[in-house]
Amino acid sequence: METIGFETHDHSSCIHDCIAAVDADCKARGLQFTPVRRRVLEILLQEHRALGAYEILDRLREEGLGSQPPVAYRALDFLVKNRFAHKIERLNAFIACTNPGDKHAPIFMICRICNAVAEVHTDPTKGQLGDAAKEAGFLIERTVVEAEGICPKCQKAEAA
Amino acid sequence: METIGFETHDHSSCIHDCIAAVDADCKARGLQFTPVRRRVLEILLQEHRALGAYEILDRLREEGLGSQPPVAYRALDFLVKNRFAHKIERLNAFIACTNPGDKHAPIFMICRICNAVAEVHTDPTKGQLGDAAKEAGFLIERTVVEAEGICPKCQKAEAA
DNA sequence: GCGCACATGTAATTGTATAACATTGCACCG
DNA sequence: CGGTGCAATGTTATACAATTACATGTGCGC
Repeated sequence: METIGFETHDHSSCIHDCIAAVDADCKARGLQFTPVRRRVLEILLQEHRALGAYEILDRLREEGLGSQPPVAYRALDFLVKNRFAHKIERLNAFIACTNPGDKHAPIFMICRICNAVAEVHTDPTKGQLGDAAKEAGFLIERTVVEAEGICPKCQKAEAA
Repeated sequence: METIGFETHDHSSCIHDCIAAVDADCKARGLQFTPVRRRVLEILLQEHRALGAYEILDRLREEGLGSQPPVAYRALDFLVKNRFAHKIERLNAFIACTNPGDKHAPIFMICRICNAVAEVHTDPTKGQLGDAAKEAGFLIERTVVEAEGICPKCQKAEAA
């Protein structure tokens, strides 16, 4: 279990590395990492926060990469389906995955003040959710786990 | 930890009991349990499934209780804020709480076939989410935990 | 070249949610 | 009684989110 989202880090390298990793993963799995899909992922990585589909669409439009909602949604669907990005249901927004391609059940911590989002990886079958499902005879296929609250940085800012 | 949603039960009494409990709770806490708010909760209890805001609004309209979106959203906000109902983020829909007024962090199991929703109560500070938050220094104020999959009933139906 | 699978372009529509402002009803106070 | 403040409602319009449907392009194997 490791947190990434609330700390500063070398951004340009993290973008570059991530794109490279996704590129390799797509090649390995026979997926097409097309310009629109690549650009959307780059936008998500650059912002490093949850973006609404229409925010992304606005950027694509500026760059002449497509202007209608389906363009953005199709790219996002691709990224989400292949675990290169995630949807934050609480915000109806999308964010780049911090560990692309890896099979994982992510959980998110969302700061309600600065909107930063931290992603943590866990085992979904363990814990209370897994226990409850087992008891109820429920077959889990997908999980959404999101915590809303205040990140360390904003806690300090509030105290001051 | 107890599951309620996937079993049959006496519905008319569960509706009545729940309304009575909420009524009492509102009185105790100085909240106004107005006709619209009461009716919305009744509708949610009757259906015993997750309803979209506009489904609820349609019913209200039929009954002359208001026809514009804010009417439904305001009532739902009241119910959710006071823990008499919950929002299922995954479905953009709302459902009556099975244990109104109780301070709890609900988790939901959503059947993708029949759309039944089961609510389970847990301790949010424990488990993997609590651990991750503690490690990151994140202050949790609210949690969204939703599992999507297949309920016991639909598993049997599929096997047949 | 033809057919196929996949990605894209585009228009229109449906669904979800909120902003903004006017109005009502009621409790409280002078 | 009249005024003030507050919470709830009524209403219009609009913003934001997502999908349907259909046309077009593009690369690839046969």
